[in-house]
Amino acid sequence: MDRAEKLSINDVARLAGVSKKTVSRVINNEPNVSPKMLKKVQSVIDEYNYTPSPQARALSLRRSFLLSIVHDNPNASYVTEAMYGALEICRPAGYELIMHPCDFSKPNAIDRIIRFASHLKIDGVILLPPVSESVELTSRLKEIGCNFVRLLSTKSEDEVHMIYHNDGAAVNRIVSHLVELGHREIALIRGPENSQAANQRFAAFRSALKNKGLELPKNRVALGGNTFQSGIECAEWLLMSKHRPTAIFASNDEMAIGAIVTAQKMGLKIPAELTVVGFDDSPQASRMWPALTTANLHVREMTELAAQKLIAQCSGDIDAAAQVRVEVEPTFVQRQTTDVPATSAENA
Amino acid sequence: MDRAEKLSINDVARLAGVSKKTVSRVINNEPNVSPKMLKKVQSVIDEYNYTPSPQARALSLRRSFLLSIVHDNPNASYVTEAMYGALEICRPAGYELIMHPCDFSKPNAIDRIIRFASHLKIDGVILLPPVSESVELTSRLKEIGCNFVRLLSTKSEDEVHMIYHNDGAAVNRIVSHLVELGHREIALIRGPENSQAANQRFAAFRSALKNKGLELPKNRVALGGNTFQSGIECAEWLLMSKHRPTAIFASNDEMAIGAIVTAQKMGLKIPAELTVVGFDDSPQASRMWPALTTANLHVREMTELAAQKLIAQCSGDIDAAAQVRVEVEPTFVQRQTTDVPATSAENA
DNA sequence: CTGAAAGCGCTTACAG
DNA sequence: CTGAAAGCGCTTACAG
Repeated sequence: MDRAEKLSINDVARLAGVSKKTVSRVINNEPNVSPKMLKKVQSVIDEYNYTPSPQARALSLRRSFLLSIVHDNPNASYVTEAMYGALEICRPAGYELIMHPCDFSKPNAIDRIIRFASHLKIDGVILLPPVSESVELTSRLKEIGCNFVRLLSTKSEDEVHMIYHNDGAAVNRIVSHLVELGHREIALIRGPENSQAANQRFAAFRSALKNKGLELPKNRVALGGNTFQSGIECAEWLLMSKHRPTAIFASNDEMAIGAIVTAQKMGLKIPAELTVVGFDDSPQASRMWPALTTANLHVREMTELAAQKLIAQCSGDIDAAAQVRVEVEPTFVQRQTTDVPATSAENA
Repeated sequence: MDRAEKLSINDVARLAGVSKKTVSRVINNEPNVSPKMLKKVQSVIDEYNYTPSPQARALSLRRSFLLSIVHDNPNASYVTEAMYGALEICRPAGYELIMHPCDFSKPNAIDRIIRFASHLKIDGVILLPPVSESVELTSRLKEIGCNFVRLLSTKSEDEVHMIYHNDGAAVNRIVSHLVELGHREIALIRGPENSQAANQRFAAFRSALKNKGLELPKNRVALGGNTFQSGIECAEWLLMSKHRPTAIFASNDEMAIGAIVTAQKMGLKIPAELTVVGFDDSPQASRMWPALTTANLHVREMTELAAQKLIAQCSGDIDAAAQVRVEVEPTFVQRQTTDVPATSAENA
């Protein structure tokens, strides 16, 4: 199976008694090979378990068969799910995957990504949010001829280069659930203002409330940074207010969990005295008690689709790339942090 | 900065008016280049931002400058920490990193890893537990001439090829802490029997108790699978017993958190009515309430050391590889899940 | 100290 | 349908 010395195309050609060009044709499933030749070559390939050298192919084809996920995301499970999703598609297709984390807040971040991609002749990159939201990055990638697919939270026209999660439906579902339970005093912990995804969720949440005839006054919106700590601080602010909300929707699980911890420290029972909903369905959401009601983004499925789209691009099949499904709808996951509002004296 | 067409060594040679061999010498910092030549070449390199093609170097050197982390680990934060640690060292040294997750329980798992490494001519791999515990894998890697470093939970003689976390000291620290608080009825949720790391922690825990003059009877040891769910089940079993423990040490955070959730469901207050300690310091440990007392493994630091060791091997410098520090000691992290034992009626 | 030749393992472009 | 030649961008081994 694994000989000490790997064969080259020349060895295979010699052993099969044909030219190396014929071996090349067989490797690449090219037409115009006689059945006889094909059989001779194939049997040598099988016997010695020959696989062509990726480095040599890369050099002559001027491409690497390397794909990359470029991201600046502190969420470990998001990153690993994306990795597993992409790998699922890459490996059978003969591509390898290089994870490329970066600090996107640095001024030369884009230069570094471009240098990475052009130096390694990366065939294509999958961009995870928030990196995916940069128009400058995508235009630079076009300049150097590097294929890409963006994971976004909002639909763009460019179906060749993006997959998006349509948060709207999930946010509606969450709001309906809260309103059906009887909540009217609903607060939001939103994500940072420079994040498109956070802005989308904010907008979707506000309009969903409006459709139910509910307001979202300013003192019911706390600005968080998508972190646990910011969830704590936002919840402190929201729950200190005289007329405190009966339910809090946080734009991601991290902040929702921060809010829960704050409430527990204040002695509030969840969900009896405060309802909390998150967004992401991170591993922790199901590994706490009460378990967090949230929405699952299907990150793995999204990156599988992204990898399919990207590989279609790399094969030069733009039509196929455009036809890979573009939209993934997050799913509402009801657990134990939501209940009917308490009719407590404080709220009277 | 990023021209449409990248220069080749021939272009640089032409522009500098020297032979390509001279350019090659400059790129590789070889001696015996006159200052005059060096300056001419270097200025062209700088002006055009030339970087040599990794694919071409790979082909002629018969190596790839690719390193890999091979793992079968469900813990997302462990995997990403390992990745960030390795990347920190790889990038400045001119190596790229390929994450290679696998299902190590599959019968052909080792074959697949070997095929991956030899096909891509991977220069070296970092093996994460439990993959790192396979002697068959390391001997196969030697056969194909692939460098490796193992992350282990126990010291082996082979300082060139391993980094280990010495759990013993941290386990002692945990036991001392529990005993000082006054606990005598201490239970263990141990990890799976086929894991060396789990067996090590079990042995260290038992001997630490013994040193304190305490027993660890069979009904105080529950066999878990390192998962949240198994933590729940083990805790149910331990806490159902008539004479229930006042403290539980779980062999990892996942199981400790399962135990906490179980206790909370049973209405036990933590830490007032039950003390729980984990091991790992996963992100969740500090993002729950009460926050989990545990031990930090310093995964990132370990993989940084592993990458240093591996790169030294790849450079052929075995002495340097042997000299990279081998041991990392986990740190005790005291948080809020430990307290003096309750003097409750049930335990009378 | 410098460079011309040959080669790494593939491919493309062309001839037959 | 098949193959000989030249080339991808580097390196090693050797000559001067």
